[in-house]
Amino acid sequence: MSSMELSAAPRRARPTMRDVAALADVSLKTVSRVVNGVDTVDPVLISRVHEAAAKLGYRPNLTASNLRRSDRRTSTIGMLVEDAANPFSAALMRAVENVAHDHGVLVLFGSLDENPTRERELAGALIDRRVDGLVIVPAGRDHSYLVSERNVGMCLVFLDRRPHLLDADSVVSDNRAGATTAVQHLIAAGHRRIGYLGDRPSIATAAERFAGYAHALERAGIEVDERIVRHGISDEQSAADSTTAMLAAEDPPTALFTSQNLVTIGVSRALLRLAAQDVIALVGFDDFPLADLLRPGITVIAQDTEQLGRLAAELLFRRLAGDASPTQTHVVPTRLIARGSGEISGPGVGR
Amino acid sequence: MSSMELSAAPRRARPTMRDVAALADVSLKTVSRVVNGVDTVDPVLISRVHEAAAKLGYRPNLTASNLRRSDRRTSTIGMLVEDAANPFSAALMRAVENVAHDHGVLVLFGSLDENPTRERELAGALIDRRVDGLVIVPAGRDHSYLVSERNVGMCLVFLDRRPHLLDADSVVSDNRAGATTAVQHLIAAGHRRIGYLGDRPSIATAAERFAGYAHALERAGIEVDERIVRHGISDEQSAADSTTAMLAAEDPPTALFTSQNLVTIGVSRALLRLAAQDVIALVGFDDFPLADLLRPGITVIAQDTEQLGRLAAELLFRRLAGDASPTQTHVVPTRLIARGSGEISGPGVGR
DNA sequence: CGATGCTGAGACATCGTTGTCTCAGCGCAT
DNA sequence: ATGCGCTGAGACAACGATGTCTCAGCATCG
Repeated sequence: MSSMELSAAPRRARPTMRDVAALADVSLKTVSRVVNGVDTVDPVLISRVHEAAAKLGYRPNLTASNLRRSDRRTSTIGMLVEDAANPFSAALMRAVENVAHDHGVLVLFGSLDENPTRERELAGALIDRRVDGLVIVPAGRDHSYLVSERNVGMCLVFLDRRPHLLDADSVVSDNRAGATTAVQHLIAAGHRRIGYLGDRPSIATAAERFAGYAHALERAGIEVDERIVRHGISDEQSAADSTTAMLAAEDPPTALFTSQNLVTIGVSRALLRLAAQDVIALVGFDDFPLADLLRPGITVIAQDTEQLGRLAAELLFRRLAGDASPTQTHVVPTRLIARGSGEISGPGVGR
Repeated sequence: MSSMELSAAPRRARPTMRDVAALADVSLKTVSRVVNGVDTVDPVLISRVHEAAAKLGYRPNLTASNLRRSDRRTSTIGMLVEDAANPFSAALMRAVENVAHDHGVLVLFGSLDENPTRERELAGALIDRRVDGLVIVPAGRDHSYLVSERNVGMCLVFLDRRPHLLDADSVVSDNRAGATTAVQHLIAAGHRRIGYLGDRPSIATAAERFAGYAHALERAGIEVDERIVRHGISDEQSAADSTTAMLAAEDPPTALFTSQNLVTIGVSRALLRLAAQDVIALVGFDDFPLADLLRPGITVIAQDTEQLGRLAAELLFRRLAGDASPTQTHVVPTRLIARGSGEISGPGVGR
């Protein structure tokens, strides 16, 4: 009546080891020993403690134990991805979670939306919660803000994109080689005017994939024509719009290479709308669900997300276990999956 | 030499407030005040503290502060989903993350894979880390294990599926009505033999969707025929196999209703393989990316994942802010999206 | 039989931080 | 000049748990 009481029920406080000790009539330390499975405790006391804990609904406080414990581990790691709702990010998260789960570790996550400021903020938020380690799919290109963390022992693994201005482990796809394979595949089908649609080149993976595109053209003696190259495409809508515009312009491409799954989907959508899906060849970087169910099926350069995530997590846990060998970079190969869209013949073939 | 040294560099320990205080030549408490933005501190001392903190690379330890603080908040919530890699779960996670981010809160996640044991274990693991609250897409049908947690003030919101044997908030889709709408849509197109493929009925949402299916049939005077009903389907492969078998059997259905996105995709795959995609009508529960790009497009009952996740998170944060009103259940309506597959006419229509 | 060793359990300090209390030092009114 | 109130900063204890130390109690052995 006098003060605002938030809950009607006289909400009990959460029981602590002290409460368990009092109920079991043993010392605090004995409860600690029982909870931690130390085997030098009288079986009679063990069962008294277990009974008391069960009766009170006692749950240990890991944050408190972490504070005092010598290993100073929270059994929690952090993971920063581009967007948890994106299938590529989601697959990486699940792969990392699986490895973490095997180690009894939970994963804190955050989505960066390609925002370097958000990367710094969320990395800081994770560090403040004293995660044991960090798996980062970075948004920015300056990771020097993590140097002091590395120096005090924070384990860091970069995933999908390499670190910049920081020496740290990383696990990445072979973006350049994958893109080269994709474009060579189109050239082999008889294409010589191959358009490119991709993200801003400030995103390292996009830059590498464009480099692979340019490299394949160069090896075939084809010059890169800026009129059929579009950077800065990162969503379906802009991909679809650019496709429509590019195909309507003079001297349009007969084939397209896209640097990322959302872009590939946007391009597919535009080709369908233009009824050009059986005329314009398409190879996309990143596999995506249902790519095989479209007509034609979409030919892609698949990244092994399961392996990328698993390798990153395994590397992190090796570091946590004390592996102090020099910084490593794992490069995971990509794989071309031919489904139809990339096998549409170029002009002059089969005529 | 005598002992195994894990790192060559003389790894410094992480600086604490004590170190900052020593360097700034102020008391520990003053550093605490500065870090927490208490405004009764001499500006000169404030800048001395900030300089010292920056020089040492000091980061506050939220787990320690949480221990001592009176509000006892970790600024972390837990979220348990079916599978972080599943697009439905991933969309929910992102929606919850967005709301949490606005509150300066991070999200710990775990995938349950429909395993009730894993649900209990991971819920316990989250509680041991003293998350402020929990958003659960449950796998099990007995949540009494959370009663004692509720009693000590843990905020719980169930998402997509209601709690059982526990009084707690929930946010769910209107599964029964959505399924009824789907089946009525097929009946309106002239179908009377409509098959059902869905998850085990022990999963509440699957049971509700089957109930909606049965309800729509009943209202149209059609009896449920167990020969064209398959429960226990939860992956693409079994969905595809069941479809093939069901259509090969005597008196096959002319239309199918599927209870979940993976099942819908599996059925689509089978229909394409049988070249029956323009003959057998299909409406699926759950929207999924690219459903509009298939030919025909897949007609679905779309759940508003963004709203489901957002409402759950907002409810959780209202509870955390002190809202002690009675337990709430939000029912989010579903929406039929006609794309072609659900509009294929039944026998006798248009002849 | 007393000294010794060992086992198991409690006392105590501590992890990094914040809530509470105290008090020095100042300005101001009397 | 003295006492008062006020402001700002430090001392101290505490959050929930664990590492270390100590020691009671018992068995063993010379």
